[in-house]
Amino acid sequence: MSQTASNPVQELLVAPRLAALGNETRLAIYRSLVRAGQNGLPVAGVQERLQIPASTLSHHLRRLVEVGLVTQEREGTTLHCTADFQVMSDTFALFQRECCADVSDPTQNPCC
Amino acid sequence: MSQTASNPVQELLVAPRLAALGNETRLAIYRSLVRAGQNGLPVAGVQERLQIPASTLSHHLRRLVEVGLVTQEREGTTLHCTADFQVMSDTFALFQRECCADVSDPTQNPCC
DNA sequence: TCGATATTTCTAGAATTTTAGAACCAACAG
DNA sequence: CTGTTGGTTCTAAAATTCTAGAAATATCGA
Repeated sequence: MSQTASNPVQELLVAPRLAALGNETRLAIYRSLVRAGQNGLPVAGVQERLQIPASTLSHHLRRLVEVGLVTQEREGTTLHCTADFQVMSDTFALFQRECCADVSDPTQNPCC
Repeated sequence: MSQTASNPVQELLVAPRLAALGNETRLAIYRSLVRAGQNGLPVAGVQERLQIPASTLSHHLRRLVEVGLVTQEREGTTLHCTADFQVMSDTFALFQRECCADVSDPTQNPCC
């Protein structure tokens, strides 16, 4: 069940989520999962595409899962990874929401 | 002049920008600027709000400026900082664009 | 049970980041 | 020119992150 963007738990996760995607390797991992869509990819599929050592990949995947950007589901021996795109959209929406929040004169904020 | 989101220069900056906002302190700085709207804030204004030592603040601001998330303009002795909200929107748009890009069967990508 | 495949955990070195005091510089008012 | 205000650069210590080999674990087929 996905929480709403105004949920304090989500607020708490904004920086960790951005940090998770702020690493080139993890960004590449996340992107390959985003590109793969709802079906996602098994860990081995990501490894094949990106040629990352298994332990490094596992480490990065864990961070993505920890912050909720990726979900994993075991199917027998293979672990299926899927990017939760909604989570990222919600995170971005937090910024949108508070744009110009401190501007008293509404004629002074043409951006939002 | 802002570049389009498909510009390779922008692509190159995605991870650094997300990383820049992935730090709690920098995220707080950026947010206070976003809230301040087009007018932005002088460095001292940010410091007053967030109570960060000047050298630490200066260091973080530089990183935000380096990746294009914040612009600075000197007005006499004070340095005015403004969040470039468009840059962040463009960065986020890059994700949106490539969602499900690798999915061949269009019935398999209900997310985009 | 044995072996193969898929993935994680342990470990540790290298690199980077974060933090902030202290010294420094630049612009301006007097 | 002198002092003050606004900000940066220098420096360095502490913390964190990144990377990947090696060993370990788990599932399944034969």
